[in-house]
Amino acid sequence: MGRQPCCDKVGLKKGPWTAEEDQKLAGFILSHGQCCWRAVPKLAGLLRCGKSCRLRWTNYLRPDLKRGLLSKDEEKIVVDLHAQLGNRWSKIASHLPGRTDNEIKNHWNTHIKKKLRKIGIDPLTHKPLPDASPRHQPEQKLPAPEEKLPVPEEKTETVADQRDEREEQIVLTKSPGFCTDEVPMLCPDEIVVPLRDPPPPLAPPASSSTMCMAVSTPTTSYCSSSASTGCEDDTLFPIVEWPDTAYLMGLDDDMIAAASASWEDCLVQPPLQPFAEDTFGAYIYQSSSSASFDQQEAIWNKLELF
DNA sequence: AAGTCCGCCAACCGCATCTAA
DNA sequence: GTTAGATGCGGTTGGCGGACT
Repeated sequence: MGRQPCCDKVGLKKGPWTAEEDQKLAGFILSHGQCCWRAVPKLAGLLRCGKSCRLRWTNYLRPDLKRGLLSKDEEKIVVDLHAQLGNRWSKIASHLPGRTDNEIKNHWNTHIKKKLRKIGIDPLTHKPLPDASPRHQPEQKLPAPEEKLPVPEEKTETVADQRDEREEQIVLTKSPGFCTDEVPMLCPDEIVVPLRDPPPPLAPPASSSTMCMAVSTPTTSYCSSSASTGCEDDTLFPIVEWPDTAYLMGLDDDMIAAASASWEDCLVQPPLQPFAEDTFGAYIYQSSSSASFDQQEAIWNKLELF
């Protein structure tokens, strides 16, 4: 009926890859390209299943992978996209060339979640934590909201249920991007060069026309190669789209209008110029835009301590 | 110096979706 | 239309190394 089994599971090797296996796999993929993964281990002379080979290539051997920790700009993009997409790591990774979903997922779980909690932001809902007390929270081993505690229905709906409806809009307003496994093989010298003078952002969707704050991050490299990614143009996506996030935060129109006004009037200004100095600057600002002035000030004070 | 704890990350597992037969 | 394997994705885990006692 269906296809033939992808591989004989008996006798297949598991666990860490050896340098020899890496060499075989990389050599095969580089000379033959990515074909059907079930055939790769056999053709490359590996005692691994195709799934394992795909993962190894995708997460470690791909020549266009970046190494090292995520930059501040990349962290900021991850946080912003996570607020809109939730745990859709592959979607998030598609906006960060050279980064894998696994890498971003690990970085989120080990670094970003802690940072957000430290400054009193719930990493699940991207809203201020109830009784957020950044001076005490890092020491308390509180269960992660998304891990131990039952998530209130309202919160779940905010991020998870609305994301499907809004995802199309997000895609339209962000870089066309690509998924990690859709990445065509590139030589290192073909990797995108960071843009320094970004063009104006795309127009926001009709539903979020109240205000659009597009913040460019000149030090971040973006998907800009239409030849290799299928992008139609070289447009940078706006990192912070205030209205979209406001909707996701569950704000109604009046609140959004009020917050829009406070955006301009607020004395606690986001660090628009030196964004690279603090990844969470814009994020904190947008997250606190529905809060009172005192709350906003408190959050910025926390940020300074952070 | 030895033992323990803890954080990080590569890799596995299992589910969902896609697609060939 | 149905079935079952392939593929993609997100959650989880185990091992390693550094920090701490």
